[in-house]
Amino acid sequence: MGKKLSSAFFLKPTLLLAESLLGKKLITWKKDKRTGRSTEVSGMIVEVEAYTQDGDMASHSWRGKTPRNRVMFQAGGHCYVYFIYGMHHCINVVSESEGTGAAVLIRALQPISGLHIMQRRRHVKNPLLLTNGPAKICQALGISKAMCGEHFLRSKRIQLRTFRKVKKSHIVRSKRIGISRSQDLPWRFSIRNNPWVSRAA
DNA sequence: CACTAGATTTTCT
DNA sequence: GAAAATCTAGTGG
Repeated sequence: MGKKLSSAFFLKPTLLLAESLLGKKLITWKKDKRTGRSTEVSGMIVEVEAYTQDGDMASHSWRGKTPRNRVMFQAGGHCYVYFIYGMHHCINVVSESEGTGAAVLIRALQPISGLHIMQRRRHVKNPLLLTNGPAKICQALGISKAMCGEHFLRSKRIQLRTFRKVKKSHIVRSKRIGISRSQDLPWRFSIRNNPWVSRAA
């Protein structure tokens, strides 16, 4: 199952939260309409990126609050989902205290449970290709904008729990992917040699 | 293996 | 009107 995290866990500085999220378990549930039974669909976080408000021109929040990014300004622990490139969703963990405007993008998971549900949703069999990218995660776990604004400790649809302890020496730091501004900040964190990472560090 | 084009629509300028 | 925190299939070596 994994233990519950504390709300204080999410309030730390964004770069620290990013590292701390490695090894945590992201969980959604799929309800079967016939039986009413709920199946857990989950994975361990193996790659993240930090986005802050101050001086980070790649962050959605860098020019202040807008209708889209308002959840980034809520208290740490909220779920920020955005839609991009006309077809993809990405999921973030909001960090720091209310009013700050920072978050951590979840970029890759190592699948734990509900693999066959992920395979059906993704139209892909190879487990290595199910959740090795931010939009793939949302497709595999059924994450949409409907979950934007939920809280990872209180939501019934999406949660974060403890899973594995990741040693500092197993964490790799590198530049963020897919951005055109503030490209040189080394704010991507991943688990060394993990086969589910979206791209080698 | 590396690289590129094309899909598609929200969001903010 | 342009850009966007991406993905996939396709090409060529």
